[in-house]
Amino acid sequence: MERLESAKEALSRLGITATTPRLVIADILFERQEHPTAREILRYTQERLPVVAPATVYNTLNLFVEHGFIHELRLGDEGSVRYDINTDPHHHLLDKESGQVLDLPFDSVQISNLEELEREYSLQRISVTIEGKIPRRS
Amino acid sequence: MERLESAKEALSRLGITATTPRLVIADILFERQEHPTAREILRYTQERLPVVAPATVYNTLNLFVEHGFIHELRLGDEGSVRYDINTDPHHHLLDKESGQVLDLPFDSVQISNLEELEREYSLQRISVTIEGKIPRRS
DNA sequence: ATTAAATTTAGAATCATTCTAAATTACGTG
DNA sequence: CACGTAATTTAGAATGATTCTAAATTTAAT
Repeated sequence: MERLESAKEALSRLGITATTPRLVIADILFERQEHPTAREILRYTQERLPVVAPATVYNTLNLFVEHGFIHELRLGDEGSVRYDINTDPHHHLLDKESGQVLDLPFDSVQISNLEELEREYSLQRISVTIEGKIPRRS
Repeated sequence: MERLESAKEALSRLGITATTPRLVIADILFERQEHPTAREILRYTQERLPVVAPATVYNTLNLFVEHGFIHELRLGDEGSVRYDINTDPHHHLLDKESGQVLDLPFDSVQISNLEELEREYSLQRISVTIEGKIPRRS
């Protein structure tokens, strides 16, 4: 069980100065566990911060990615970049119909038979995207 | 061993009228087994067809995708759409350094442990993207 | 050959994102 | 607490890939 970090702690851990827009954006990322797109994050930020420049949001997201605070994610044949606050190795389940994305624990998918591939290529990262139907929460 | 289809045969199989740009583009797709981006296909087409409108190339690629002749592909955190003439189920090995993409036979990667996921979600498609180093051909 | 429908074309439009330069804010120092 | 400097944010222009539009061209059926 991991302790929930606050936006302020996260920024200080990254060693970047805590400004109002950055705190708001970090907070949104913690709050929304839904792999939001840049566009959505821009919208959420504008709701909380009536005057914020789109450039600030895009710059901040890029900054967060550079510091490894979040990951860029592109799934299936979707055009848009999504951001994932979960930077541990894991996989994704995508419901194309609803657009919902679920994290799958790394170990929920077992990949075997990689020995032969490993002999030919030095493997750096494996990501599995599963498309499926995510049932409505009861 | 599968018989190699010609561009003309492919178009007739799809039931779409064979025009000059379409034949050229289909031919390029067969020739280049390298998962080219739309941009690259546009460039290759312009090399062979001095006057072709970008819109024609984009429209044609979309048409081909709609007819299932090629697949749209987005890998890793790359921004661009790539097109894949191989529509059989398979996976991808991406060399981020060189930008090269290799098809991996579906069976070269064994995925187990899906029973539990299958119980919760109806799984429709699984795609594995492996990042690794593709050595230079000797 | 004629004609109607489909396709292609040039160029404008769109849209997300990045760039630019100026204005504002953060923060260490006196 | 005020100052000065560096970092950050801002508005608005620029970019670049893709789509749209309406006119021109090509295809294919008669």
